[in-house]
Amino acid sequence: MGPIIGMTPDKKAETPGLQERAGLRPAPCGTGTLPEAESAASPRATSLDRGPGDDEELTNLNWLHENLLQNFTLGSEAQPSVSPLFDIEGDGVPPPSFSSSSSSSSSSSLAGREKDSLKSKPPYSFSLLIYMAIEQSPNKCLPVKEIYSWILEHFPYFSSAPTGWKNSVRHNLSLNKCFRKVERSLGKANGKGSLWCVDPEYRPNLIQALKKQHFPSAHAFCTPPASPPRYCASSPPRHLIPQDQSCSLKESDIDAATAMMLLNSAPEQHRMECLYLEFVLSLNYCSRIESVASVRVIDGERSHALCLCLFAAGRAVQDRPMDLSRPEVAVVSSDPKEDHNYSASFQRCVSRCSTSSLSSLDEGYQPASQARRAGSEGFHSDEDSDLAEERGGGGGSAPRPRAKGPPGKKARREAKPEIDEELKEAAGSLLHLAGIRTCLDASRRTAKSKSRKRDQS
DNA sequence: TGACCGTTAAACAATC
DNA sequence: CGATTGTTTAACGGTC
Repeated sequence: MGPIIGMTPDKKAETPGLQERAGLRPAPCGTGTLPEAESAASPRATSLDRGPGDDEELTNLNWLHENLLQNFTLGSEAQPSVSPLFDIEGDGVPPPSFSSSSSSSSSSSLAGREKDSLKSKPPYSFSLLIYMAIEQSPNKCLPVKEIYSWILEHFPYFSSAPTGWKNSVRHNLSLNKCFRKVERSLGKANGKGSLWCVDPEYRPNLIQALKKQHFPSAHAFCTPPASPPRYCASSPPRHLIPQDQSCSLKESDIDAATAMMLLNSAPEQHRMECLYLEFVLSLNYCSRIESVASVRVIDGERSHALCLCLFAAGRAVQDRPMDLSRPEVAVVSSDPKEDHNYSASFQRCVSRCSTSSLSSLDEGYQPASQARRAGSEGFHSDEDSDLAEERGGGGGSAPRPRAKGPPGKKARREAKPEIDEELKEAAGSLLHLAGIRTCLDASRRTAKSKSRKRDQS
């Protein structure tokens, strides 16, 4: 059996066929490694127990920086060394790296969590794993072999898992309508098999699935809940975290898929906070936000997230309360209660942009019942699916080649200017509703907070 | 209870 | 020829 690119040496016989033919049936896949811990111990509860002095623990995104972001070199050709999952797979206790300025002291715990992650099955379905692998690839297209490699690299669980998972991957690729087979270019003689891409039509569904997998209450951000969710039931908004505590992603681009991964890999108590970012990322998918350059959680108990969005050059949102063209602009979410307003306003924006690609958000953030329906239809192949709008940029006739990978940024930039304006407005409204503070403001408040703390201590 | 989904296993053909 | 890839079918458990 030939070696598999990127595989660790401890890899046993990869091919089920080899074992099977040799009469070596793999041991039944134990289910004891399933990530029940994800829901077992609620880190959120832990965070709620924190005192005010632990704010920085809640707001510090060292976990993100150290655990996750290091795993993804900017761009798409990441060569992560560890799994992005340890927090999800872990014991549910926020890692010590949450401690203020403890970034250097977390290596041992990181190692422990990484060890845990090696044993835990990823909480993603195979389709999502494949999706993430493909989205991480530079060309948004991968051969099966490299999908294996990606999964192995990011989810070491599979390196020691029974070998059937590859079969499952292939099975998924073949069966799942979300994935499309693309013939390798004729010039590329070597390499067996085809390349696999994500069908852009189904991308929102995959995103939805990704979200549903870890954001079971994500719909709360689309439809006003009857009562505030428990994670936002207490504690007033707090302060902005110091600028220097943000994860250092400035001037770096995280593609949306990576960021989605990061969001879904976040510790429990940070997931809901990150939903704001998720909205922004959704915009990124279908509109003009070119990158998310920084992500910070402001308050672990409430839905306070802080992210920094970079619009494409020359696409700064204007006539907005904030200058989004400035990369240092910080976006601070508001009280979770405003989620309702936010959602409603955002939906209004979306509805106004009915002809734009932003309409994909309608699907992405539809009520859970609809979402489930969409999901139960196996990522329906509705020809009128929202992303189909991307093809013509709102009625345009320019044909978009299918099964050749998702439309790139270039294609997105060719959208109609009026749609851009609406998208900008929608994004602006979103960010405004989330509560905008300029970096200057943030720094000022941060400095105040810092000096206050110093005085107290 | 049934539909649906995800997973796993298996078999087989095609391809490298 | 063996390994890999791709397809198909079936069974099972969990969820809704």
